Amino acid sequence: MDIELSARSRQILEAIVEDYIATAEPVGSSAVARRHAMSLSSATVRNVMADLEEQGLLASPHTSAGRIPTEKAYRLYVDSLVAFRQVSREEKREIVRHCRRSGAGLSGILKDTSRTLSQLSNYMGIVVAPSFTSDVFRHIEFIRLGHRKLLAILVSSKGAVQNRLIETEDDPLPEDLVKMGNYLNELMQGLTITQARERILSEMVSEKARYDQLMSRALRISEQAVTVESDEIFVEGQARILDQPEFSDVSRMKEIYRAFEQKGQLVQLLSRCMSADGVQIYIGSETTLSQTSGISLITSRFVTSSNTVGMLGVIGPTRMGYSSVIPIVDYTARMVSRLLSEV
Amino acid sequence: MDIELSARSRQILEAIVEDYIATAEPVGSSAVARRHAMSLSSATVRNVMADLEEQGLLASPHTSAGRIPTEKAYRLYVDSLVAFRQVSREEKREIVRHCRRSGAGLSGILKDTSRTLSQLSNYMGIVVAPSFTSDVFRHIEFIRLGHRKLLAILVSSKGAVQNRLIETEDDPLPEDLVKMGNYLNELMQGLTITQARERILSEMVSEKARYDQLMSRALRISEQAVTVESDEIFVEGQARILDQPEFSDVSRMKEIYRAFEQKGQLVQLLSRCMSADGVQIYIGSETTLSQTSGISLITSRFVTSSNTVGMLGVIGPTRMGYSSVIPIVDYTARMVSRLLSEV
DNA sequence: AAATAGCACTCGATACACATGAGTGCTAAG
DNA sequence: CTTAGCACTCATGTGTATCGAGTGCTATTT
Repeated sequence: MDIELSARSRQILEAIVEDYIATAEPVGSSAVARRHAMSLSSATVRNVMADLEEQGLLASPHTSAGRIPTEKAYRLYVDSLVAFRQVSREEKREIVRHCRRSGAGLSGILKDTSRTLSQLSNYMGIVVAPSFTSDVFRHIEFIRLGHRKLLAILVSSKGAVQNRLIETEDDPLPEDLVKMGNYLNELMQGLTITQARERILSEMVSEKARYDQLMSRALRISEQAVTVESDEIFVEGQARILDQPEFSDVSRMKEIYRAFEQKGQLVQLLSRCMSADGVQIYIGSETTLSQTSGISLITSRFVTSSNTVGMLGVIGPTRMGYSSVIPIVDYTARMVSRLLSEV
Repeated sequence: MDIELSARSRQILEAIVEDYIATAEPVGSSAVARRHAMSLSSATVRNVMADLEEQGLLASPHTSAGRIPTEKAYRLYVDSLVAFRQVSREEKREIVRHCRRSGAGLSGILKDTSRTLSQLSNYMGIVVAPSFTSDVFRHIEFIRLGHRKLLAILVSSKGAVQNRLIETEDDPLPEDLVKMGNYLNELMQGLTITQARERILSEMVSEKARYDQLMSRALRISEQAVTVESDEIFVEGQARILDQPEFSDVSRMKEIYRAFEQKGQLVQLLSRCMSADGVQIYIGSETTLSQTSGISLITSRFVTSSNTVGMLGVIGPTRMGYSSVIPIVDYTARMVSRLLSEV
């Protein structure tokens, strides 16, 4: 691409981006010259701006308005920003404070985290729980609920719990339930949920299972139990984005809320972020959430003691306070990782 | 109150309410005369409307606009509507279809229900899970997670599961955990969670507990476990209310989303509805959700096999299609009750 | 006495003209 | 290469005129 920009152009672009982030209004040449007083006349700035527009970094809503940054400009801005990340003292304290306070299990911690993110950033906070399937199996237990109905409870070593209603062909005896539980606990000890599932499947076709009634039944039942549902997602602060002036347009907002309505989309979007380490930034159409939405996403992974991976981040308008949000997300991810690895 | 209305006035009021519900625009005298062609001139209707306004049933946004119903008018309208409730064939089929499909435990059913409500009504669907505390205790189980950290799993006879992280003073031996579990299961068999809690508290001060180390420890730990958190709430279709023209005003919407942000308010509001049987209707300020919001709420209780009570309903604008939503809520509540009593 | 027709009046909504000013692009001079 | 100057553009705001839906009141009809 055409990344060759003079230092001056770069500086001016940065000034425009920051101005626009701060005010949400098109910035004009004179504003740049004045505010960012680098001893240049507005005319000069104008020339530079024309160049930048040429290169697709700026756009003008109409002839006699200032310019606004394009996604490309944000991208450039963010990339050049990566160098200096830091979180303010108070923010650190705030994050730590929130982390310390929350004690209600894994779900509780993550829910609190999404709230913290929202509060600190003033945008929407989002947390995706570490995929249960890569958790290490800890315990399985069956409880009889009624005629041919069992409740299977599956606990991971991190304390995540999944429960599942299972219909059986017949009613197992209570002592058989215990035996089955013992057998399965033995079988899956030390494996991840995914591995456990594979183990069960392979065991089902083994010689032994053919002849042991109880065992084969246990396997059949547990196979349902370890088939885990979709990930948990915590979203907090949806109302905050209403404060952003660019969403004062009603139709725009509708679009966004619609997009979030089915969390499925979010999951898809976020699973992409899982793969890479460090803070990831998706700007505007890069999110594939909605073409016209003008939404950006800043995420980071966090890890747990058992090396499973979750995702947390902030969703806001393209015109987002990147310089403050990026370090917040970064720091929060680290804190959550540390907190979870203690458990 | 001044409920003395001639049959004609009542008819006209009804026409106005229905017109307004359909169009969301102030209705004028001639519109009523024409549409609801009861062989009256617009002038006559005007006189009646003036009377109705006198009585606080109508209001005019400004001099030369039509009239819109006040909350009082809606109230009257709804009360007189109670007589004829019925659900259309397709809706019934739809509701039943949704109920049948959802199989993923209690939470799953309720979540699906809230979605169904939203889809059928085109407003916001909401379901409050039956309070766990009045459920019958079924099983308690402890799992060691790490140093001085236990996970307590509490299962009700209906299959609702609560899990709680507990910090202990020391690390109990595995076999002690089992013993403690057995003891507590015995102790709380057949009680509701609330009763179980009381039992534990009373047992803690008993003579025996003083001398049995293990037992007293079990009681102390379980006391934390049975202290249950707030109810589960399922809200679906938040974006739908954006379609309502009265919320095209941005500031209005903000207010509403803010109000919903902390579900606490909702809980409070909804717990009121638990007490009475049948469909409950709260119009506008009767909801106490927000003075200016113009929000109405239609709810009904549902019951489970163990006689615990949950709540489901629809939230929409005051200008809501009461005549169709009321039967939907009613029927859905019945269906869910039936579905849950099967379990 | 109740219902209706007629009519003046109100007031939001719509449209148009005009002024304003921020901001631009271009050109020519420093 | 920078800058001053200037004509031009165009969104925004304001004032004014018009329109029409809808009302309230009064006189008339049934």
